[in-house]
Amino acid sequence: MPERPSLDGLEATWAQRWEQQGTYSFPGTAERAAVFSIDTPPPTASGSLHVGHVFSYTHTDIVARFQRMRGKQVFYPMGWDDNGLPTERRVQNYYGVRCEPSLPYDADFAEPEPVTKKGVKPVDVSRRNFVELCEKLTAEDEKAFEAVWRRLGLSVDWKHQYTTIGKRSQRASQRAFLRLLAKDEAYQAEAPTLWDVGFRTAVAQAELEDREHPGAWHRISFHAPGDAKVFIETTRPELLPACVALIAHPDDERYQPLFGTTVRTPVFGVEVPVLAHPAAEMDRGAGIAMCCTFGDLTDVQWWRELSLPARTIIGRDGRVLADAPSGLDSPEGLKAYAELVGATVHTARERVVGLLRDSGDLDGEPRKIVRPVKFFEKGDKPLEIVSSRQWFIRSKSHQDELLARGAELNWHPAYMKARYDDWVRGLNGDWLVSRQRFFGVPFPIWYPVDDQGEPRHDQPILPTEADLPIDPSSDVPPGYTAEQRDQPGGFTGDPDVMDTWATSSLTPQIACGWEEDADLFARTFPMDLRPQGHDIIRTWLFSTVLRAQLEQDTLPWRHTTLSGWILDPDRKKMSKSKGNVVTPMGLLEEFSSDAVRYWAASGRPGTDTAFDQGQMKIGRRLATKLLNAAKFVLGFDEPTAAAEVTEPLDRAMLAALDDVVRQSTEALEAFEYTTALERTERFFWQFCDDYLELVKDRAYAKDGGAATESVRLALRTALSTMLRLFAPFLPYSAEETWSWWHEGSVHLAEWPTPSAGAGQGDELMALASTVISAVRKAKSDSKRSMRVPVETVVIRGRQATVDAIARIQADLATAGNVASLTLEAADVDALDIAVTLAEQPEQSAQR
RNA sequence: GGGCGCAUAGCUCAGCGGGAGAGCACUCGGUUUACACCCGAGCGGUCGCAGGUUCGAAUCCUGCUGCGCCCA
Repeated sequence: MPERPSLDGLEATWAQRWEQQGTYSFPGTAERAAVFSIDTPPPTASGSLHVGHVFSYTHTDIVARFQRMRGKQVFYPMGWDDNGLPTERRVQNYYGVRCEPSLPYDADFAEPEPVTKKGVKPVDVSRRNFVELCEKLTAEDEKAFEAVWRRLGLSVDWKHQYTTIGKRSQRASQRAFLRLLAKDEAYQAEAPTLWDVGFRTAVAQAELEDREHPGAWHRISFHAPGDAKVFIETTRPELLPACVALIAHPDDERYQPLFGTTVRTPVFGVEVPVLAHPAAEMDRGAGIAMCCTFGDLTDVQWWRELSLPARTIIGRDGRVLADAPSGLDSPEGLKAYAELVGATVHTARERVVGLLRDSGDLDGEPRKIVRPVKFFEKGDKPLEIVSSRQWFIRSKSHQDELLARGAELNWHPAYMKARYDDWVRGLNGDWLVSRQRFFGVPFPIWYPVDDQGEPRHDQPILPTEADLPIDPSSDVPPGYTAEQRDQPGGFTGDPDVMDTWATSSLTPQIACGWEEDADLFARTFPMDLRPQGHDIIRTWLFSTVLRAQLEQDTLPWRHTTLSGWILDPDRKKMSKSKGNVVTPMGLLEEFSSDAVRYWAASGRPGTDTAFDQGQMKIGRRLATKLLNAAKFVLGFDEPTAAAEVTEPLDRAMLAALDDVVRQSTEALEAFEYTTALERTERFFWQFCDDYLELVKDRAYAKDGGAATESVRLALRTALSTMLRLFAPFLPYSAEETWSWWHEGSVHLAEWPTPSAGAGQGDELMALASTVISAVRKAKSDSKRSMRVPVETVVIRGRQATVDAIARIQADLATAGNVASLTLEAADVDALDIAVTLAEQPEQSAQR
């Protein structure tokens, strides 16, 4: 036991010892029911750790430590999400490179120096070189993350790690995909797809967001037979050459005569039908819309439901295609189209408006508006809709099952379930899982190439599960040779990779060793807990439920906890761009891990929490206080084996602590760690301020006999209990103090249980506090030391109250330095305490 | 436009049908042998607004306002 206990240095000492002693290693011997398994969110390796991570991961660790002490074998793995776009972007920016899939692999490629200045032209590298850079950089990032987690004191079993791009994840993703394919739960289709022209990839419904975007209504005339004009209004005049129909609501009186007729598009001179469809909004624009290939999802709906032709003009690069679409074949039309070829959407719009103006078909000037437009959440240009071949996983047809699973899951807090339900009910199609990117899990598929050199997508060649993972761009399918790649009569690999979520939706399966470690899987799956942010309910939580439903026909976990966000002091969501320079490691060093964890523990599930260094200071104070209180308690001689807790105040204190144990346990079982900490903390502080002061003299007594034995035993009993109650929250200071008088780790000690038959302790403890407070107030009011002698204390109260106080009279008198403490029974409502201090104010002079 | 959450002392928050509370901050005081990273005391609030239910509402219901988020 150190002379002056300190928090400094505890992290280094204990983190190392926990690792050496395997304190948190998962034994893997218990049956499923005696295991608590956690589906830890794999942090995005390419991002930086911020205080929000520290916050939410601490919450999970508190639960993990509690469950471990309750006797569960805790399966607490850690994953790293290094798969996908964020890593690609980081690698591009960090090294100043760009992936060019057409380049051959360069085996001698040297790792580029990190880019320090902006505006340097990126260097093209082959796909394989690019992937190698991704792997290298993420490995470094992951090491830095792990160092922070270890210092924070996460009780992760570091033997169980995975990465979402690693071999195990690739195998699981590909195996699960092949099985879905076999069950027809996965399919490919050539279909209109939301497309980000910046990233040049398809995006899924879950990755969309609406942004207010400026645009303008353009009123344009179409030409009906004779000289009649039909006016439509559109925000996307550049799609005029892609127009395939005009559409109005079937009930719209204004357009009844036109239904079934055709009109001619201005400038481009294409005959298009006027049709009726209920999705047309009568009160929007002119009430009649031009349907194009494709301006928005309504256009897609019309195209599909009305069997319209497709006139594609926008390519995957977001520019107007070189070839005019079928149906646009008049000389004037082709001439106009030629002026648009190669133009971006933005430029094409200006040119079409110019053409319309010249032809007199633009009615009035465009009217500027701002309206919601769909964006890829990571993109900066409005999404286009292009037709392409993509892979989908069926989800729309499983809506009812998914809602039932949502109802089966325990949500913390419960109201977060509404977001899941909203999302599942609002699904508008199947899950698009293919991405036209590079750093991801490839689809394990090849296609035969026919004699014309065209891939036969309808005859995919599949690997066997035993061969997984495979990369169809380098591996050769059975029965072919490498020379036949991309040759007529040969084969070609599917060029796409899976969306990141298609892999991370399998984290329970990956972590639990699905199809790779049957023993582990049986002991850990389905898991107990999925902690995650509420912002990714529609992505991660939803997709994980879907995958477990389709593969295992079960929920992937029993509970989910949704953590809130960290708000900066201005109540805004905290972000790097706000220039906040606090790094998690810096905080841990400044305040200590326990202190930062204390702050984190103040954030309840689902509740946004302010970043508050004040709370960290309080946490630091609490942890320091714990060290000092323990040193004090352990400074007294050990009670003899025969010692019993006999004194009323000691018994009351332990009884009150029993209540705290009860409440804390109940709260932690319900994932309400904040309540648990608050109860324990409140008790601990009262224990220090009142109980310790009341019993000090009795504990110090040289030949105090049974009364001294009683308090010494009570002190140690209480300390033992409190250390264990604090252990999940303040693992370092709890472990340090535990080590002063115990073998083994407090984190493997048994969670306290209330002692049987204990009476009500709160009442007597409260009475003791009331009396001692009155004495202190008298001293404070007369600005005297707490040490000053008190001549008399006269307490008047109801008989039962007075009787209770009588039982602790001696402790009260000693602690207050009271010469005469008398009790009077009286018929009064409130306790009346009269305190008379000794005369001589300058008592201290005698020392 | 639909939905969810929040609104309590200067700040951060607890309380969620019968006393308006904690910590921080602030003020005053204290060399008490665990702790000055300490101890004691005090100041401080029409519990967002308006109705309703109830013997009784910060707490339940309705509406409104403001903030945040989710979905269209």
